[in-house]
Amino acid sequence: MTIGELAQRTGLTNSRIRFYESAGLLKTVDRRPNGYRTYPPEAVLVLELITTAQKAGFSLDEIRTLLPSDLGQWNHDALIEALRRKVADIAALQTRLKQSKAQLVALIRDIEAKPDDIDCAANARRVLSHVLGNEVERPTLAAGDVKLLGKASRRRATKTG
Amino acid sequence: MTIGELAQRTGLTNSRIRFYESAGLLKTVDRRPNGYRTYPPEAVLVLELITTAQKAGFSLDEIRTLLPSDLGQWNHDALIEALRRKVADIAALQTRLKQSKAQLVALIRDIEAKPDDIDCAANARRVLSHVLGNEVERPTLAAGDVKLLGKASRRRATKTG
DNA sequence: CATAACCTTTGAGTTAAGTTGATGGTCAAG
DNA sequence: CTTGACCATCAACTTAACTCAAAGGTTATG
Repeated sequence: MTIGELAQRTGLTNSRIRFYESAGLLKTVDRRPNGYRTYPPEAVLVLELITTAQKAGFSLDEIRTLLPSDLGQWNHDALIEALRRKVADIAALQTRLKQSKAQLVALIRDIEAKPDDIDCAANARRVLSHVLGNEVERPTLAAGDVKLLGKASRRRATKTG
Repeated sequence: MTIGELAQRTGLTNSRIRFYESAGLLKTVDRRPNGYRTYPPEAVLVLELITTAQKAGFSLDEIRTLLPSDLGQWNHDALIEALRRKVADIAALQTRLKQSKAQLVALIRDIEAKPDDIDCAANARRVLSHVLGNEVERPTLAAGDVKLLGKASRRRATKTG
């Protein structure tokens, strides 16, 4: 199978497949005399596994250490442990998200609960003191784990050309 | 207040404060005759607001559009709407995380439920067919939203120097 | 006046997971 | 023998939120 055929069967791009190879994720890549890459049928499975693992939250780095060279020869214990760790990671993130969401909901309520007898600026100060007041040890989203939120203002060129 | 003093009071670095200014997040920056930046006391509040919003999942881009030049003059409606959108974003992510976690847990169970009468390679094929079999329209973590997981093999130099 | 401790700007580096472009080889059809 | 569709490599670009280094000005102190 050429790289173009493999790309079509997996729905990936040629460049992505080459990138995975350069990242050490594809080991079963031979060359024809003319230099073209040629793949065995299992390459489709391997690529599907990779994308599935990515969707589950694994980085390419993690996938590389877990993927065996032979699809029938998994490192059973390492795999199970990695899966358990990933589940724990997700659970931790769920906890943080829950707290962040609760804080935001509370903030919305606080803003909307403006007493009738104060003006906007005074309400702003009141809310502000609540927001910045409880900056104690309340674990919110950890810096670096937050990249997933905020899809606002994604000005990605529509690329009609 | 000099930039160094502001940095100490907020716990940020000088470079980060300059970076926020260049990103359009700090508008109240004057200069002394020698060229040094000088800040009013409210700058502390503004920086605290920025870091708090970041922890809640807002990007600097979003924060910039929401932060008023005057801390008493918020765009009430835009703010409320942004907060609601962020809550919705978090909820959507929670849904995806829940499904991803459930899939991983199911996979762990599946691997461990190896029938006694088949060998490892056969079990691998069996599990593999389950993993890759249900690649239908089950919404897992969306590509791009997954960066938060996978803190494995973070080889960050300890930087003792 | 030398030194340290500040401050300034500018440009480049960091991470992850690729994409895009330049430049050129290979191959089948007409 | 030329056109078009493939394939190859390599370097550079992308995003976000910074950090770091280089090169130099300012200020207080001995």
